[in-house]
Amino acid sequence: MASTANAILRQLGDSGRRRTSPRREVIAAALRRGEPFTAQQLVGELTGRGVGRATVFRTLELLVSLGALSRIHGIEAGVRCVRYTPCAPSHHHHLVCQACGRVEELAAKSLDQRITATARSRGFRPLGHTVEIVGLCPECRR
Amino acid sequence: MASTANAILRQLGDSGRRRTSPRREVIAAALRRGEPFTAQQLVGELTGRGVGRATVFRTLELLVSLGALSRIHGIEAGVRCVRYTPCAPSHHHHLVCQACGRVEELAAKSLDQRITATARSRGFRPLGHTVEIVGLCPECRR
DNA sequence: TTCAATGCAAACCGTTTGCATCTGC
DNA sequence: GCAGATGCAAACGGTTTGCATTGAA
Repeated sequence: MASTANAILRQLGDSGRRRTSPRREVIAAALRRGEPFTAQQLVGELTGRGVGRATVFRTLELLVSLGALSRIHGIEAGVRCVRYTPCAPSHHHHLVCQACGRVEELAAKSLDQRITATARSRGFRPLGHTVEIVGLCPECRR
Repeated sequence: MASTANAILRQLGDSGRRRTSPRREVIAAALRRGEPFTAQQLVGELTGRGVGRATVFRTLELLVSLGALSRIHGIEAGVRCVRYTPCAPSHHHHLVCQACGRVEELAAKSLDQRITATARSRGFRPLGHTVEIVGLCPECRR
């Protein structure tokens, strides 16, 4: 469940950041992609529109820190292992297909409960968590 | 699950590769470490012993292709990294303290089972997974 | 008016490659 | 003897940083 561009822009303002046009470009481009994307896919798309490489990286990091995007660490044929996907701030579970790169979001209350319970049993106060499952999706299993 | 140096050397010979002394060094250094290590930890250790950087990387890749090592794609304190481990990819989950940055490793069989079961129920064939719990460690809670 | 944010380019860092030399088989 | 393996250094590719400039508030 991804936020809208407006919601993210509002969040930017609320946290004292500026709503600049390069940031609007990055946010729009990120939301426009349904699937997980790499930083340089956005760089490739946005340098043509006058947005600098560094700005893309800086904005992506900002959006991750705001919870508007999630970083996905995956294994692909090459050594590529970081991608980004728009997703709701509190929803951080992903099923990543190793073959086609598709990412499915996953909600599992019982899993959440077990995770927080496990953290507590080790004396930690859990504040958030990420679960990333890498495997083969139904289509790629064959 | 980890092979011995001799078994790996035998495998090398069996697959038509040469049992050179740099390779012995890499194998020994890899097995000497109990936990997952990065390529450049080995580079750092072995360049002092006359083994070239490239050789370390080439040998690590060779060992992965032989199945003697596994590559682990993970996140350490927010920085992505590739590590190697002599055994099958271990389910090393992390408890990360938001305040002091400390990372504690965590093994939880029941959690693993729950995760693979969840993936299967969605039609995925799970191959590996990562759990990262961010929170406050016992000391920083106070 | 001010300073956060930007674009540019150079730096960075882990990894890979080209190549002349070396060495196990 | 001869491919296969090595060490070196330079190349690589994605990401980060330094810095002067721009523009949102």
